[in-house]
Parts: sequence; C-alpha cells; structure tokens
Amino acid sequence: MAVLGALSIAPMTGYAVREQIRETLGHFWSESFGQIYPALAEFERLAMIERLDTGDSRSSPFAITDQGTARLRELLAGEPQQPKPRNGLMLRLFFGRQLGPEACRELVLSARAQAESQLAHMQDARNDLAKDTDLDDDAPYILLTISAGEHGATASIAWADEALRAIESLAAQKAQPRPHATFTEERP
Amino acid sequence: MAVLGALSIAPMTGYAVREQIRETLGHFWSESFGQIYPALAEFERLAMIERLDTGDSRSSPFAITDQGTARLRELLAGEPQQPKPRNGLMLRLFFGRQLGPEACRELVLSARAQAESQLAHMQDARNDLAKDTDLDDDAPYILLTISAGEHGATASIAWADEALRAIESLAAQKAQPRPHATFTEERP
DNA sequence: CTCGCCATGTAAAGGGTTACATGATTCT
DNA sequence: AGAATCATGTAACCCTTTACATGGCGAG
Repeated sequence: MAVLGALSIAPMTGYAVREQIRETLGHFWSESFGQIYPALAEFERLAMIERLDTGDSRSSPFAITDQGTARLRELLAGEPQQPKPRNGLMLRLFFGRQLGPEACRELVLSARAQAESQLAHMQDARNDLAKDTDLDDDAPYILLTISAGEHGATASIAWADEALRAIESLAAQKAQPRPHATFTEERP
Repeated sequence: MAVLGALSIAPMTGYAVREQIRETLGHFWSESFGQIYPALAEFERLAMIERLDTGDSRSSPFAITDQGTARLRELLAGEPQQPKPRNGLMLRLFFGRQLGPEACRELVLSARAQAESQLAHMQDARNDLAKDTDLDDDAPYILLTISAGEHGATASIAWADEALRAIESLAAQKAQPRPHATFTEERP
C-alpha cells in the first residue's frame, strides 16, 4: 500500500520510494529495501506499475498504471488493522519501581526531547507542503497526518512535564519520608 | 521483560501472565502464548523464576527469584528501542485523495470512537488502581502510564474533531467549486 | 454430561529487518 | 583517485502470531 501510494504521487525509482517514505511518512510508517524491491517486482509482474523509459541510463523510475491505482484504492479501502502495541517506554515506566525514580526521569526526559523534535519536524513538513505546488491535490489529506503528528507530540510534551513533576515529588518523598508524621498526629 | 515484570508484581501462572498483560498493559504491550511459555521455560532453566508448590494440583504459579529480579533490572535499564512505526490510519489518510472525503471521514470517526473508549478504559484503570492496595508501591509508576494513555487519547479526540471539520469543508468545496470565479474576475 | 474456562505447550507459516554483494555515478 | 551517494537486489535470520493438540476442572 505504501509503495503504490508513493508511486501514485509521482513516478520514482525503488530507492526514491524508500527515501520518500522515510522523509514524509517517517513518523507513521517505514519500509526497508527487503520489502520494497520484491514488492516492485511483483507489482510489475501484475502490470500495476511499469518502468518509464527515460533517456537517462542510470535511472528508470516506475510509474503506476490504472490497474495499480485501482489496486491501491482497494487496499486503502480495507480495514486498517492496528498492529499489536509495543511501547518500550511505557513498559519500563510500568515496572519503574525496579528502575528507580532517577532512571525513570531520564526516560521521560528523553521521550520529551523526542516529542519536541517531532513537533519541529512536523512544522517543517507543514512549510514544505505549502511550498510544493505539485502536491496541491494531496495537501489537504497530508495536512491531516501532519496535524495528527503535532497533536501527538504536543500531548507527549504535556504528559512528560506532568510525569516529571510526579517523579520529582516521588523522589523527594523517598528521600524525606514524612518525618514522624504519625507521632506528631498522635500528640494532642 | 514483560514476563519478568509481571512476575515481579506477583507470582502467577503463564496463563495469568498473559491475562495480566492483556488487561493492564493492553494499550502499550502484548504477548502471545507462543512467546510466554518458551520464555518461562528458559527463565526457569536459568533459575530466574521457580515454580511455587501450592497444594493446588492444577495451578503451580511461577515466582521470580533474586537472579530474575536482577535480570529484570538489567533489561529495564537498556535503551528502549521504539519499533518501526506502522500506523494504518495515517497511511490511509496520507493517500486520502484516492479514497475520497467520505471514506476518510469514516476512518477518522472510527479512530475517534477508539480513542474515546481508550479514555474510558484508562479512567477505569485509575479507579482499579486506587482500590488495589497490593499495588501501592507500584502505583505511582503505573499512574504515569495511565496518564500517558489519557493524554494520548485526549489528543486523538481533539485531532479527530479538527480533522472532521477539515474534511467537511473539503467535501463542501468539492461539491460547490467556486462558481465561475475566473470568469467574473476577468469581467471589467 | 457437556460446555467453557484454565492451563501448557509446539510447530508451521508469515512478516520483516539486517547484512551483504554489486556496480554506476557524482563529488571532492 | 577515493569517497559518498544512487540503485538494485537477495538470503539469512529473527521475532511473532496462529493454529492446533492436550487435558483437568467447575458450572449448569
């Protein structure tokens, strides 16, 4: 789906397909050469894509055919099955007691930094999209995904800040565990 | 890591490990029997866990040993590598032009419903956690993950609402495409 | 008694990444 | 000339899920 989709935006080589997916879909999707080249071969066999004959010797990009577009629409129309979640950060925090507050703090800080960088990347993408007039037709849809990235990153940052406060109060509590609270309470 | 972590909270059978992971970590992690039982066998071989001898014939839960706890800490301390993202919803929206506004609207609506249900689930988890006094030590850390789930779900809902407005204006624009704009402009 | 759940496993198949091999072209 | 990048592939390996096989036990 990703490969056909990439070719539906512009003809390109397999190498370029991967670059495009990395650059524009990097936060939502990824494909490796081991997937892309066999897929291209299969699609060509099924006449869903065809090699363009440019005068250029070194590059012969693929273009999507009508059959390919039809197949892409079919695939897009299928139910999106979300893969089993595997969030290493959350797994570690869940068992954070074994790790201790300091290590957890590091984890959250690093997650915050990542979210911050994702946010910046999304804003770059927004600017690039505005400039690229070739993408006018796709732009409204691509904007939806950029907006999702922004919302997600912003939420991560807000969560991280909240979590950092919680962890600090946790560490403080541990270092100085309610000095004689029960005793003072018992004093009349 | 997930299996040792589960056993670090309480001794339980392999079956129960899976139930626990599904119920409490479901939004962040998942394991199948095909992973859990071989892992348990290996851990037992390495003396990281041991079978408890309850009088009960049908259930002999595993308990984590000191070596197991040490290994768990080692694993938790490792860098969390986030897996390659695979977000079917975003992939579809990115190529949404091929799908059309209506289908995209359905996708976003369904995502919104999912986020709504996740939010409810997180609030349940919060309540359950407050009740369960066995988890007092782990609770502060578990709360971090619950909070992350809430932030994420809330962000998804906000994004979905924004996206729905964008899609509607897109559909309206398509249905009624600027009637004769260029002609009227050219008239003196 | 039978159905469904608890419980334990295993083998096959699928999906995917990594690493390697190869060569042309372009840049320095 | 040498390094980096573009470009295409492939094979091994790894992780994981799925499906099946098996059996004890409790409830209706």
